[in-house]
Amino acid sequence: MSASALLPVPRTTLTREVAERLRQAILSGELVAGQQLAEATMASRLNVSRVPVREALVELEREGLVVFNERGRACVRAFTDEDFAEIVSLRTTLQVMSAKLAAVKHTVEDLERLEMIVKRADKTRDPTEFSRLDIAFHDEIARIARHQRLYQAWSNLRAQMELWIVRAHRERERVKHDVHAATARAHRAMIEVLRSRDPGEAARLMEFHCESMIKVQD
Amino acid sequence: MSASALLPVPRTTLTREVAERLRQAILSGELVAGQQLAEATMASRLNVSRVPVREALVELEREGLVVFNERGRACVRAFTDEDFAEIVSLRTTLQVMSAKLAAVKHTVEDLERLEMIVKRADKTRDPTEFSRLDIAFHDEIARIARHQRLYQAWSNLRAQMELWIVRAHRERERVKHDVHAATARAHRAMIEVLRSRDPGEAARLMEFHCESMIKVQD
DNA sequence: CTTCCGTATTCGGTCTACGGTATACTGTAC
DNA sequence: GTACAGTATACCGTAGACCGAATACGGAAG
Repeated sequence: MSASALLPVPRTTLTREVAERLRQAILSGELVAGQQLAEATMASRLNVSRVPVREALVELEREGLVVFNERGRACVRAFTDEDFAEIVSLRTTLQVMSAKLAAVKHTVEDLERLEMIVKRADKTRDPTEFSRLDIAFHDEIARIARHQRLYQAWSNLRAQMELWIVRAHRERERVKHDVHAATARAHRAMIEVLRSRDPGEAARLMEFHCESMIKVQD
Repeated sequence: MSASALLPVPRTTLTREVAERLRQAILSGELVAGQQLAEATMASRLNVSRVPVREALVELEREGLVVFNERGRACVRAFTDEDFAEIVSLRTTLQVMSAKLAAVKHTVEDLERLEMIVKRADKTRDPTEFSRLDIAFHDEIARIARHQRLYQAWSNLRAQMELWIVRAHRERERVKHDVHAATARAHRAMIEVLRSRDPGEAARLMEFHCESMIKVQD
């Protein structure tokens, strides 16, 4: 207890805090699609002024969870099937590029982190936790690529990916075990391909993996 | 004249207006790399309050023209060679994906717009104008792909692309004619490939075109 | 009963003000 | 002369209020 008393004070801003809460509220379904997010209402509910709420909404718009209508009012984005098709197709492109770069740039520590994620995914029985680790695996690949702008583009998609995966899990509870096993296999194979430092093969495998996720949706 | 009198009144916000002015100032070099952009200073110079300036700076950060340091102060981004390598490599990936989609989804009007851009590029002798039309061509391809998230990812790169092209032109004035001719040829070829609706060939040509731009830089 | 007009409410865009923090400069002491 | 401390300044984060615009609701007139 006393050891952690003198750690650096976590410095954050109200804007980030509000964004995080709204993000969680949207991902958890507490805020439903189409719901209006009036600045003043959110501000009073969160006990902050309108400015942090306003800035958080802009951030969430960038992440694709919120849309502003023509008169500047924010509402929770309603996703169509076309939206999810866009999300997974762009995800595939960005992850293929990430895999190519990661195959060349990865270090031993990077692979260890990936294996840690896969191991944790093996242990869990909670589908939400598994989804989170699935995202974390691909996030780590994007990070290993060490390409700031690529990572930013991926970051802007990540929250929407989470929403897609959550929805996918809800829609087909019964097949989730097969999907989990297949995902785990693909991730292990990915690590091995990265270890061999073959960008072409890494790209092929990543594309196959991402595409196979689309087929599951049907 | 009278025909345009009853067009919709252009509605904008101070935030957009400030963002546009700052963007132009950065692209034109009026604001130099590394320069601090103090909110209060910019606000008084532009005769607005700090809030629109602040929101505009956030927008420019998303576009990559501005960075916030650890204490939240904004300055004009200083680009390294690695930055430009990132920009062109991500550009290539996004444009290849765009070309694939555009090959399938384009309409006659889309191709007409592309040809219009190429024709205007032929006419101009102004290198800055040519660069702008070069960007406009690729912007149009990204638009034709009709993929919102892909277009947004490209949009976040566009301003940085402009900066790269401007710098490239300044650095090698003498070769610009060859580059212009090669670009014009590549763009015409691109239109023809799109017309044949062959996504694979469109992707190959786009990748070759984007990669060849990198070689020019050396 | 329907339609139109006016008013009231709501909401976003903007401005001003205040508090906290970091940095820089200056003065004093060693 | 140098180093440290204290003060001043500048800027960010945040709050609260004002204003204009849009919409919704109600009343009156046809």
